[in-house]
Amino acid sequence: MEVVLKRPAKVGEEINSDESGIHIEKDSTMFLSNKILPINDPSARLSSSMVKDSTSFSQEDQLESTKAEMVEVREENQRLRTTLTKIIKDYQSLQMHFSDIFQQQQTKKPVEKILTMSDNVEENLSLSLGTCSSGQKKEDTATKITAKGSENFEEDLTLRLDCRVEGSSNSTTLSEPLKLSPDNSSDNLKEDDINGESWPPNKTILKSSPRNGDDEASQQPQVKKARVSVRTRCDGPTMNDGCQWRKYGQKISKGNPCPRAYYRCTIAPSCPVRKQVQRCAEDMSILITTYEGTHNHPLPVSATAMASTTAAAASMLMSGSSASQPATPINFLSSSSTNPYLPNSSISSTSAHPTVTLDLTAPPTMQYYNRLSSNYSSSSFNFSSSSDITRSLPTSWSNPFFKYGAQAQPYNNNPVSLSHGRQSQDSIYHPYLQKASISSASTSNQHPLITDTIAKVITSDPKFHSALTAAISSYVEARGGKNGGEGAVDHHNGVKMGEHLNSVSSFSAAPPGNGCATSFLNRSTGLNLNPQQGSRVLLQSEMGFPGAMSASASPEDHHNRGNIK
DNA sequence: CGTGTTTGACCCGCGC
DNA sequence: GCGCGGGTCAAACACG
Repeated sequence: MEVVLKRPAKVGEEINSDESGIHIEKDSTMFLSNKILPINDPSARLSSSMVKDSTSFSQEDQLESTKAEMVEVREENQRLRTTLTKIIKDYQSLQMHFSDIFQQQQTKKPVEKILTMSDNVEENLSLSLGTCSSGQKKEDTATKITAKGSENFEEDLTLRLDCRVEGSSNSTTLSEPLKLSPDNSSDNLKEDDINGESWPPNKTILKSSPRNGDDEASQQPQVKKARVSVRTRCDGPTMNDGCQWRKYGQKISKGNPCPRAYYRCTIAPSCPVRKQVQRCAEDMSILITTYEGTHNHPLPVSATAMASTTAAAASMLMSGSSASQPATPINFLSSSSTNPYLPNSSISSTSAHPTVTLDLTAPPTMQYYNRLSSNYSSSSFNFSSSSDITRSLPTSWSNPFFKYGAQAQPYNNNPVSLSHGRQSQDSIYHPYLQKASISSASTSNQHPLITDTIAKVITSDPKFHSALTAAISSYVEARGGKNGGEGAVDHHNGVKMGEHLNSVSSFSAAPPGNGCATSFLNRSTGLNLNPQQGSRVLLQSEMGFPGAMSASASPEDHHNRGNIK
């Protein structure tokens, strides 16, 4: 039996506190329970009909209990804020660190060298970034801890993948622009020329160049298209990278029984980006997705990670940060070298195009994590990879080890993650959600030890639950609690928290059978997260992600309907 | 009926 | 010049 007590607020007394994130109107009444906190909506006014049945406890006891709970909530909220502040600081320091690295790297590489290398590049870089477990399609997972100051987060937490070519007539940003305005279109074209990522591919370039002798392209060395190939373990026909693709062709390529599918980006009619999808002949579970070109339009939130990744990899390739030699390790980030570090990396020279291969099928070594840990030991917010590339990866592509909280507890796959499949680019949360993702939607079947260990850590730490609860509570409250019944969280038993977690862990954009992220969250937290529940709708409307939870509109999800040629 | 996929034909570069 | 293979086009088709 639930015992509730009505306690009219005293005049001039305000139970709520900003810290706790729970607001109670002074003239309202609130029911409290010593068992279950029924404050679904802090501002809700409950019927007083039940009060007459509630006489078991004295008002004083309830008042004390209430105060204690408020203090608890306040403390938890304070802890979260402290953690958030630390996260932001760490992020900024990392950002500065990466910026320095890029500057050092570019300073050491004269433009002439870059152009020469671009002229002759026949490189196929193989980078191993982490793991995408079988049967798991990537989904963007990100975290938003509090809505307060989110606009600042957008600015502060936008990872910069910019890599500028010094000395060039146009200081050219090599990274793929995440936010493009029409004003940038001309610049983007130049950028494409420089990067060799323009589309139509060299066929068109070669054709048009003679006609336009004064073209910038004709004055530049023949630059081969930079391609970024991503190898992932994926059972689906393609991996969901957040972009919208239209299949325009399919071919049987030599030496591979599996047909190669050709897609073009359909977000913008004029978008030159193409991708090829093909299964690995040696291992059918491996899906090889090759991206080519640069988007000339704003990207959906869920697509920016891939765009950033491919652009960063392509820019790295085109800037000649790698040597043209086979099986050469590539350092994407290293504190001890000018090159960043990525494990299990190699270079081969087999592709007709300069191709960066991001191999997400091989797990990074523990030494790699240890190395990162040592590199950023001062940080309590560690990503699995310190490189922009891997950090910008959709979290399901990598295996971030996230150290969360003052205790630096490795809260991998922190469920305080707001996953989003397709999201509007105008979402104010997008950069933060995108870049500050602390959740790994993917767990690797190849890392049972790692993930299980992390899961144990997570589930065994009650502070994690309370922190998560407070975060959600804070967020929901910050959003105004407009939706009655969704605005409160039970800090004690997690009744409501489960619902919110269902929301925040909804991977509705993922095609059926791709609930890898959710499954891991379930596993990690011991909470039952059902991505199919409708609570995600709340997130869609509340988070300002129109379309974020729409069913997978990716044509690739059902592009295998027909016969294979 | 609009949108996306399929698939044969076509184009082009490259090697011989 | 010819054949091969990669890449693209576009009409036909399928689906919602």
